[in-house]
Amino acid sequence: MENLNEILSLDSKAKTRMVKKGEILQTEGSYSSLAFYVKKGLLRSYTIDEKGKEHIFMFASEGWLMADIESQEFDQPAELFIDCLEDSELVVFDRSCFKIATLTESQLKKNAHLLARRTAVLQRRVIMLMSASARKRYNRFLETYPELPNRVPQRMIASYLGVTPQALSTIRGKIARQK
Amino acid sequence: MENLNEILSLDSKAKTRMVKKGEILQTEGSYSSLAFYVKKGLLRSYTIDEKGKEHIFMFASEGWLMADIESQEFDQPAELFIDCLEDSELVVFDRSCFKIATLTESQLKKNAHLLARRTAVLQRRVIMLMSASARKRYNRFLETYPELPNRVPQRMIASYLGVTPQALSTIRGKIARQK
DNA sequence: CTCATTTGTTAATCTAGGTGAATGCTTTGT
DNA sequence: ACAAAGCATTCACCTAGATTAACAAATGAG
Repeated sequence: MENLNEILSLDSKAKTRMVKKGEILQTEGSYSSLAFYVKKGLLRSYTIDEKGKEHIFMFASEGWLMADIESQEFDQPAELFIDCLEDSELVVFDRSCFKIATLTESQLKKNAHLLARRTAVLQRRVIMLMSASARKRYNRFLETYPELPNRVPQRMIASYLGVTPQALSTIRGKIARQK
Repeated sequence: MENLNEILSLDSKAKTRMVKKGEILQTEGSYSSLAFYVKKGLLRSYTIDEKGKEHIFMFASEGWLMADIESQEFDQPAELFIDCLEDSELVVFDRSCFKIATLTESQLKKNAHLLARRTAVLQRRVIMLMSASARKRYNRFLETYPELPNRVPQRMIASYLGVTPQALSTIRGKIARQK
């Protein structure tokens, strides 16, 4: 991951903030969109569909940046909820830090890498969702984020994978029995 | 869409090239990764899974940029095939145009906007794939890209949506009958 | 023009994963 | 310490979409 100093240089006024597990940092529909660099702890972003079901869009652990790029780029109300899965230490940026027009060259370069990396992750995720079974997506998840299963409840991993908790439980049962 | 002059300023040596329908511009595993701005015509990018099935990742019509961001950002072999669905007029860039270290400030800003827009599209796509039925995804597709159904065979729309051509045909049948 | 390939449609199965409900286990709050 | 809430697992169903196959219509190459 990019190091903290690089991130901090995006905004000299950025502040460190401690947040408790369960705290909600952004609500769908709000305009007060911020960005959060995770020094310690764990965040998630998610939507809630018309049936009230949560769909986790991404996790952010140490060294990752959590932000609702879409609403920031287009100055729209937030599409995503963001909340806190562990007591965390965050660096909080104002959305204006990511308004491209206002950035310096060096900030733009850092920003470009952050965006390119995120785009790459999403590219893979779309391909997996279209072409792989739940089981394959779960195995890929374990390879890509080996620490997360110890820190995240299974129902949230299921939500990230796009299946129900019951389906994930069944998949895990089958994998365990095959050994 | 961004206009052509802005795009051209990314690379003064960029060349216009005419390509025929069916021509393959990039093959999975190749290192000769380019980027293509579509002046006229239509491109698609896609993967082929282990069963030989195609999964369309995106379309690019007039005014859009087609590129395999992931392999470019990480200097890896291409993950995607790119080919040509109509006789097209393209502006071809070398991948080095998008190597962040080499760009000027104004180029970086254009690049950042291109990436942010792409990220936003992918964010929506992931959420739709996780939370919406094939029928809802199809309706959303029609709203978002109203011209494409006239230019793209149905089986490719099905592939983009992540369903079989038969399933899409059934969905269309039901929608038509309900009127 | 003509034969062959690609495309779209419909219908009969099959299956991965969803839904709902019951059962223990672990957290959490007071 | 105890009650209450949240969590994972299992099972009996159900359904959206995959698969296979047959056929008609459109497209295309020689």
